[in-house]
Amino acid sequence: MPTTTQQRTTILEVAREARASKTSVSRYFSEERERLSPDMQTRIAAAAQRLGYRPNRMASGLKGGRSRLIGMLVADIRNPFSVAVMHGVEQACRERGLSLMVCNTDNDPAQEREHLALLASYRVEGLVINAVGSPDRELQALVEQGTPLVLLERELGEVEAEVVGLDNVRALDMALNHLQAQGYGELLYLSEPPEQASPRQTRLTRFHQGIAARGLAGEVHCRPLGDTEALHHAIGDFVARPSTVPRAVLCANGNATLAATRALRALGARLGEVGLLGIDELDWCELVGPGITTLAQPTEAIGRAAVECLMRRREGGGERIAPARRVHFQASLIPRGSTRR
Amino acid sequence: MPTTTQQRTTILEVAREARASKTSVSRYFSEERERLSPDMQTRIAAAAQRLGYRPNRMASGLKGGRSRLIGMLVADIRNPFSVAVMHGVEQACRERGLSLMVCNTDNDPAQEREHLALLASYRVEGLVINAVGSPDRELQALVEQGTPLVLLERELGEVEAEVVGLDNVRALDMALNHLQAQGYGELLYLSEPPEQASPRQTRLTRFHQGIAARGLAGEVHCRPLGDTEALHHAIGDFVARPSTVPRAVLCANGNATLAATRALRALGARLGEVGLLGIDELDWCELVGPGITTLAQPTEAIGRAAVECLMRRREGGGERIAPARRVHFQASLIPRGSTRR
DNA sequence: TTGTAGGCGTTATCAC
DNA sequence: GTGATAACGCCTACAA
Repeated sequence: MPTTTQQRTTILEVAREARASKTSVSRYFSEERERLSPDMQTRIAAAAQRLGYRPNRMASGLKGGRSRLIGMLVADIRNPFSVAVMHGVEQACRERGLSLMVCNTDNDPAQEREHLALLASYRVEGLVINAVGSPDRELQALVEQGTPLVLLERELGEVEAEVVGLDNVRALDMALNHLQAQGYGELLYLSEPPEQASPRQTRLTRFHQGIAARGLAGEVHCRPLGDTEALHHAIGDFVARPSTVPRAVLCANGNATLAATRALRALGARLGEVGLLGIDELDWCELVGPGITTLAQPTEAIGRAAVECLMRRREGGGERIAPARRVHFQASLIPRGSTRR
Repeated sequence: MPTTTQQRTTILEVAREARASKTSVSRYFSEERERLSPDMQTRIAAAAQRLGYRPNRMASGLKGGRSRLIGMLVADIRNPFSVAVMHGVEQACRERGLSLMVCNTDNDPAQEREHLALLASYRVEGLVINAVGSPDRELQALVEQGTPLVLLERELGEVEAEVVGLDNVRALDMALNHLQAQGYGELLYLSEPPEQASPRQTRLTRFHQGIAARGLAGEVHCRPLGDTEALHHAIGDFVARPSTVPRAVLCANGNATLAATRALRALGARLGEVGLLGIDELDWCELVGPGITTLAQPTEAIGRAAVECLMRRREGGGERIAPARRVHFQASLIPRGSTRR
């Protein structure tokens, strides 16, 4: 049995079939379709249909033509928040006829650099980046090459790029206001190590400012969540310590909420009695105990906004470099039993 | 200020800088590096380094050279199970120097067809498919074009492709054995509509066979999970009906488990008293009530296996078409309080 | 071991 | 409106 390696049809074959030139066929599949005579259009449409023609994106990406490709760098694909944002990015891309190429860095700066180079080698037309480290050099190279960039949440050094994300300052204020209103007076703030990651920094700083301004007592645990021993220890101490003031744990993101919930469960703490509030809404928050109070981020909107920034950049691009901007979204509080005493 | 649209360096510039030919540079970046003299290698390495050269994947994907691109079609990116498998696929790709392009179809057959054509237009070297509908025609076209295909879980009509997934028959047997051993005698099987989706079919069929063989009473609710009213009604009826035999709900996948947990909570049912067992392990299953018993799938392994199949196909490809095969993985039971009375 | 020449499928330029 | 023709950056016979 012979190999049926049926070659993919090319623009040339369509041209022949439609008694037209390559140019016309190319035009038909580009923005310039209108410039063709109705008759020509029908012929090409029919021929393409018959032959099942599809432009080869690799080829069009080569010659000045656009690759129609957007790249996205995700720090942790298993984080539901990242996926939700990605979903928004994806939809916005689809609506614009763009394809999305997603790379997961698994929180590894080395992989991040590698992926960045990779995406560049595919000549993506824009890049949405949820960074782990600080690949300033690589990003700067991309910017100079003319690739529009959008950073999710964390802003990076000198890089000329838009930043889209949550209004972390107000988010933290909302959280603290709610906890205070519910009568919690001693707080434990739980976060992964902030290092350079700017949103974690912002949230942490605001936590400190916020408790000071409100006269609340507070402490902080900023260790890798993987170190469950340290975590259980910290939470255990916090909960067991004698005090007359109700206590609550404030989690900086979804992962922290998961870790805290596990720890509290292991300790046999009753949610609400020990308060619990997490940033990021998750499927299961309503199902655990009396429900976990969360601060939901408008994930889809964030994703869409990222693509919008990209496109705006591309339009205006070339001539003058627009100033880097910031787009901030507001969180919304979902009160549940974990902050009801 | 002039636009700094610094052109990306090409193979030609590297060649000049290294006093070599394009061919040699090309060889350096391909499998044939060893054929170059040590001196030549050093010169090229240095030049490439200096100029920050990276081969343009678009260009190399054009001429017979490989695109180094693997495509993946995901039915629902927000399903943690899909993401976990994707993570395995991703790792396997990385280890082989392949890039992964992921497309989410949002459970829409139309988008599925669209994305398939898209991936084809990028000349992917292999495709991992988690199908929603039955895009037989599109897939057949890809196969004939020589693209290796791997289907996740569901097998599709006549298409010549490997299938990787869970051993659903044994998984259901494990579930039923466990439920019976724990003393549950009446079961409600909860699934999304099976239609053509073969794993759902398989699981449903085995459920019917299994309860018959074991002398258990059973019924089935196969409606879209979005219809919460119907769902609550069904579960409410099931739970409230007078009977002397303990009852349990068996969920066909993670989404069903989520929906069932919500419904049971709304009904005020106590987990364990009403049994609950779900296929697919999720972050939160250990946290709800006494914990939800699950059947975990080896997701990473499934993803990796998919890529392995792809590669095997590509190696042996061309000459003779290997027979389509099936790779089955075993689930593992994680017993928790939801099936303890 | 190294280089030359042609072609991959498309788009851009410039004629007609 | 339409169509030759030259790039685009790389790979691959074929030569040397």
